[in-house]
Amino acid sequence: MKIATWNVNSIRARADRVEAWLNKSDVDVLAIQETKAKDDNFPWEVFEFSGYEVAHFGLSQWNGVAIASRVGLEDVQRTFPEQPTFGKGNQEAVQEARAIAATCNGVRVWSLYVPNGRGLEDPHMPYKLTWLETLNRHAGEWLQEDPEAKIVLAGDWNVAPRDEDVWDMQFFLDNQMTHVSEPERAAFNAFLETGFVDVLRENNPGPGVYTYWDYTQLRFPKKEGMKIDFQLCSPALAAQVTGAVIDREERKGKGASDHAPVVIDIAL
DNA sequence: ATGCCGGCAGTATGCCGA
Repeated sequence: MKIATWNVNSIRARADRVEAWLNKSDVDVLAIQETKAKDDNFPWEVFEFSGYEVAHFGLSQWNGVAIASRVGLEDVQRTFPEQPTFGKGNQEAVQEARAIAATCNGVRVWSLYVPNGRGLEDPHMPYKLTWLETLNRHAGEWLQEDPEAKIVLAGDWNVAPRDEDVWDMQFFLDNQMTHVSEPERAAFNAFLETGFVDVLRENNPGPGVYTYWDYTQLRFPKKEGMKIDFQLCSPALAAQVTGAVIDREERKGKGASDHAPVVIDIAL
């Protein structure tokens, strides 16, 4: 069984590429982030024609997450319990479309789009940290309830957990950039302390192993990227994982997303 | 051994991304 996660940076702009990738990648489940669509302009036919069921959660042109599966799609859940809200200025705070779950062939799959943070002193940063802390608390409860649960927390984590996960740590420090700060890394590492396993790092260690490359500054051809997309697996699921790869071919060419798909193999 | 920012809303340009 293959499970993929991919921040597509607009499902409408990327519909042809997503369809082509589904048809060649042979994945059973695809967790998608940043669909940038509402249900009424989501390209359902892309998945139907390819033989996948799909569940989508999108509230506006921002965020948006989905799960496509050809091995069942049960108990779809939008948002996690107590998922923190965000509202800018006078706008009403809402639970954004950043988390959706479904059970696919016995695996509880979460497609997660962690808040960006925007800046070290931006109000979006405490939102990001609280969002991760709350998710981790509940994920820990899920493991307590069933230590044998097969759960994957897949998505765009917007955290580079180690210095080797960015092409030049000094550049990030000099520019006071997000994704590499201690609080962000602590919020990510807390999931590992809870018991989840970073199967991408285990199977695909760095340095120089990235999942995201900025569109600007020739970042991709210069191999200047970031490792920020992960699939964190519960212990029972991690024990069955036999591999994890980043499909950097998909980052090439005109019309690519700025993220590459991350695919894990499970002996199921 | 890849190519010099992209998508969306709404119709000019600001927001958002990381």
